[in-house]
Amino acid sequence: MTNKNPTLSDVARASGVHFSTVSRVMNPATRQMVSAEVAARVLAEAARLGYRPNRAASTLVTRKSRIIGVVLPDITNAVFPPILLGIEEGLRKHGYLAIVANVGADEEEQLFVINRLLGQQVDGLILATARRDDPVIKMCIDQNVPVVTVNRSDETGVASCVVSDDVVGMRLAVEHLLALGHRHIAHIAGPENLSTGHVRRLGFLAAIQASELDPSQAFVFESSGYSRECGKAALLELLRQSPRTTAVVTGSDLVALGCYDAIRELGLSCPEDISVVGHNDMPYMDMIRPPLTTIRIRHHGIGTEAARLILQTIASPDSPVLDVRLKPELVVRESTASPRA
DNA sequence: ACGTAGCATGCTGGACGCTA
DNA sequence: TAGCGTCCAGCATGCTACGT
Repeated sequence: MTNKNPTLSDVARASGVHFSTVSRVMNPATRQMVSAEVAARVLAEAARLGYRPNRAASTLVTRKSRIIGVVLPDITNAVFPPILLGIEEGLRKHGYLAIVANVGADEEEQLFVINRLLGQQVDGLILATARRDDPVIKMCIDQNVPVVTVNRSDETGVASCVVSDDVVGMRLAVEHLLALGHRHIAHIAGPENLSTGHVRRLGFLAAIQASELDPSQAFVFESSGYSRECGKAALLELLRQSPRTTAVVTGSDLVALGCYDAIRELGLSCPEDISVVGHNDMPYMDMIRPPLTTIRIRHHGIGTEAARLILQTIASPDSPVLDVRLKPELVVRESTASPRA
């Protein structure tokens, strides 16, 4: 066979030692079992031959690949890159690598991708695709696959999750609008089958109830998704049903961008006619016109925390299921202002 | 034409033996 | 006793050889 990658045995032959010795040298944890002189010789030969340990082979034996599968629902959504950065940073510190797969909301597709990842012997999964009662997560738990959900949670409590504290986030948004003098505030909620959609809706209603506002003045409209198109359609319909609305709190920045589209189409302006609050603080939300007031989620921190949790779950499979909620913050820019007198 | 057994792959990790 | 070699089981899977 030509162009065959050098193996442990090739390095052993070139170094004049047994392949077990090479194996010990290549593993930093066992290198001290070999004299410094031999270790240096083996490392030099390995480098000369361009030897790379065959991870597929070592995974066969150790049943550990040191690879974590990360499943995203929409890689084009700018929320996910910073989360991914945090995950990769957290994993790499411990010698782990992430394989990223993008799947839609389709359950069959998710199952296909997850089974492929498990077939690759990933040591665990970080899922950003979770629904509130997610059969895919249940399947993983039933098969003893370490799982952590990120950004969204499965509410059955079978898997640890790392999310932003959406109740706090919505309270910050509503209090900001109340302080500006808004009395007709609406919420464009995300899909109810996602924890972000559900919890942000509850957070919005709780914040309204905690205020002196008459709850009947608050209006909730469910958007069919977290896209710009959905946001535009939602605000157009919302204003048709609730024309007195002067401020809208959205479930995501993309939905807020769709609101900008709707406002423009109606010949209105933001924030003079309608104030808009986003959610997530995706990159470049300060660059758009008007710069978006939003709830900043600690994406990178969510990622590093998810990495920490999955490694902890792998190391101690019986460790308790954790629900980690990171505190968001309000970022006031120019898409919110006092309502017209 | 089948079914079955054995082997090869590349590596780890442990038990044990040998040598200086 | 340190430093190494030897041997073996085990892992998933495809391939080959053999027997029925």
